[in-house]
Amino acid sequence: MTRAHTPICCAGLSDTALSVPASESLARVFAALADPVRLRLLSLIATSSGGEVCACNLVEPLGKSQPTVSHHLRVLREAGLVIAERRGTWMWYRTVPAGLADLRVALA
Amino acid sequence: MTRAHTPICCAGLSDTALSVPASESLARVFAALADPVRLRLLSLIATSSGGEVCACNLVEPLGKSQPTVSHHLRVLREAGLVIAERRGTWMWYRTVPAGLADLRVALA
DNA sequence: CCCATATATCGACACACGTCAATGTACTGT
DNA sequence: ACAGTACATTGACGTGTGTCGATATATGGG
Repeated sequence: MTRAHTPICCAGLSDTALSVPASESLARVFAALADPVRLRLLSLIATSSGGEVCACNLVEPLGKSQPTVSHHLRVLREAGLVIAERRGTWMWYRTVPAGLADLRVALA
Repeated sequence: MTRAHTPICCAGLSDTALSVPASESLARVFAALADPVRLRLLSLIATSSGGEVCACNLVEPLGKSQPTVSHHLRVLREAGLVIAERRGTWMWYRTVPAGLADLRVALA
């Protein structure tokens, strides 16, 4: 449609645009980053000395309840941005460099 | 809290983590990308020949109503990812390279 | 075994978000 | 002026999401 009677508009659209499935999976990852608490969480994990943090150290600096922090960590995990490892009673989290790298590529 | 009787946990947190205000503004931009329709919209604009697209060319390929597309374009505009320019009856959209560049930097 | 601690899950609530039909606004040509 | 087109805004609806309290599931110690 559109195809107005004065066709000044209607320029060329490339066919190399993002596919629908690709846009949906990309959007899921960006949605994981679309929350200030999760961004601070990711930042705390990424900048920690040793590259990994115990979850018990993440509750207090965020100022959120323990279930809320656990929920956000789950979202980051399911987005492939962090991974968790049990070590005794504690859960240690570290970032997944490839996850963030894929996003940087998508933004080009 | 936490400071358990067996202090195996509690590693060092860096103080270079993201501030609360910074996380909030960053999250707003990522939220603009956290939608498949907006990602395809941005992709259509970015990959168009000439670097700019008339809004009339964006409604049909997205398969959404005109008000919905207009709404998404507004979100992208307010996030600083695209800018619009009136040219007669039509609105021409193009991406803001610095906006995407800032995100790539934040993901490092 | 039982208890304490660490983390995850559940249920519920308020709020934000994507979508569309209807309407409004801006511009063009006749 | 008028009619038609392009785009934006409004209002409403359903759905998703962040948050917390309460509860469940580990894990380790005595």
